[in-house]
Amino acid sequence: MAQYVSRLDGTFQALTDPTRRAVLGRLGSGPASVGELAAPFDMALPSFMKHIRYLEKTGWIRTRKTGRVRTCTLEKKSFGVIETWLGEQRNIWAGRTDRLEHFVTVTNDKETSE
Amino acid sequence: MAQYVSRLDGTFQALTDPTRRAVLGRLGSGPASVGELAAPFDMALPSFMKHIRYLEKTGWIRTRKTGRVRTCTLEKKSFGVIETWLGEQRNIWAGRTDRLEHFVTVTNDKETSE
DNA sequence: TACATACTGAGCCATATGGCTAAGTTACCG
DNA sequence: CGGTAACTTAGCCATATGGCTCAGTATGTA
Repeated sequence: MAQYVSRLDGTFQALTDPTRRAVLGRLGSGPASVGELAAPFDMALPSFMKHIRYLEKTGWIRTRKTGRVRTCTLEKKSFGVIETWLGEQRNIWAGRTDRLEHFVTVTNDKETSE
Repeated sequence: MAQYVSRLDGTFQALTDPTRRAVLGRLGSGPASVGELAAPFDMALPSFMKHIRYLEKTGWIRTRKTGRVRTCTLEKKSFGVIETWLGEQRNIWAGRTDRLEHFVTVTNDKETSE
């Protein structure tokens, strides 16, 4: 399966989980450590860390370890990836089907903004 | 696990699959039958139908069977769900944690569905 | 040095996802 | 009535996801 996975797959997949969406929400008001982010959740640390790693892997956050504390920062440009996709859909509705082939051929990766 | 699943979970989950995104793209230019939608994909019908059912379950499309043909229609309002979420995130960045109040700009595009 | 803090790694488990085939069912056509 | 077309149902299968525990490792603190 999955020989090639579009950027969009992971970008959306990251948003399917309420824990991860909540983390993004929290990070919207500024960077935080893993411990701070995990505090509100009734979840074991290793489980929570999987979400952090997933958000990092899919480009939604950046993390950096200083001492024993890992600090997470929101990558706002990921929101742009979604907005681009939304815009393309609306273009189709508007009759500008110039990009339709990309959707049909499954590989829509050109939204890799920046 | 998952005793209560947010609407957003499914809304985003539907978009994680390239086949489903392609179907939404195609439906953006008008309703189509399952057969028409399935044609571009090298996939068995039952597999494809799962995607259709999933899109229906998560509110992205509506379907109706007439004779032996099932016709699918895009539910454009689902895009609004995502835009609302995006708007909420941006509000957080801006320091306004009052949710939902700031309904996003693009609402004037979604006339055709309900 | 001893101990606590903050992750991290390994591995287990149940369920979900996304594909398949084989065998229906239900129209429509001649 | 017989056959074909357009789904549909019912399984099976491999991998992914999202949780857990238990046992590290690396830092900061007294």
